[in-house]
Amino acid sequence: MPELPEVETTRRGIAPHILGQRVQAVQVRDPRLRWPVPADLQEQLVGQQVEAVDRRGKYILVRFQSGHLLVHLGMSGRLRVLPGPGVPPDRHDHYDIVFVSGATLRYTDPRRFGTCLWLAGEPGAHWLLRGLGPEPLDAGFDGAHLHRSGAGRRVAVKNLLMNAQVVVGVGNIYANEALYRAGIDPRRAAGRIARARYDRLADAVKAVLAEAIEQGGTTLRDYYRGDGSPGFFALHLGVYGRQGERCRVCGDAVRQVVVGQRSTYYCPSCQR
DNA sequence: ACTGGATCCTGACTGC
DNA sequence: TGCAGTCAGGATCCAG
Repeated sequence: MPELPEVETTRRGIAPHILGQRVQAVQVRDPRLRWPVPADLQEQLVGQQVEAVDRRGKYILVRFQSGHLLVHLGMSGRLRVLPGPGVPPDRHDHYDIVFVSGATLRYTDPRRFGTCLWLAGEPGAHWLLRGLGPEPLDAGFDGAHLHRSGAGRRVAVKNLLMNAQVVVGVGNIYANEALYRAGIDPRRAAGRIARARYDRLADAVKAVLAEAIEQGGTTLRDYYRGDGSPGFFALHLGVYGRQGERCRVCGDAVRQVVVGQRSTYYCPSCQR
């Protein structure tokens, strides 16, 4: 569910409320996520202050003196700060981190595809973070990088974009949107795209992600910001979920196909 | 080394 | 109204 803009919006939403706060208690009601929530999480966190709230791809990293809390929202995860303790948990509210001030960081995840792990030491060395590609909004991500990554490969360019080893944070929605803006057919083999077109694609990825962050992410069903408000980028979507509707550029009907087992949307006239 | 498919789990929606 | 089937924003693992 949440892609980079939704994770970044979440990070920005919670950071001011937990920065500098000291952990009083950790309550894990259901440790069953993608990997079990560590049984000793409370021991690790109690008494420590939040030093930073960072993001790497779709991972949120909460920095403490002795390590990092690594959080991934999976498909249906949500992280928010409750103003005080004692708010009764709902069915899928799997864990709380309660601060001395009373503020409570609460994780909710109906589908339980999310992650909550404790990382002692250098986070970049962790197996989940090692090998990740560049951040799409950093200078290290550009057309040359995409062109290199796709060289000689037959995989559809949309799957290349969604491969976290190539570039992080781009999921199904924004892969569709970036390819639409760049005028590239999502099914086209990654190795058969010219460098100039990859330049355009890299620019489109940066633009679509930056705009989505400005709009607070895309709310389709169950994604909401830390304060409960929806993101408004759905209003700007060019093709995602618009099958049968008119392309805003040429008026042709948007088509839906399956690429890499994921719903894929494109304009047959604008994208080649 | 690449690639596509199966898989984890629950909820919302669709069609009969 | 009920029920079965389908689909979903992610990412790992495995077989070919």
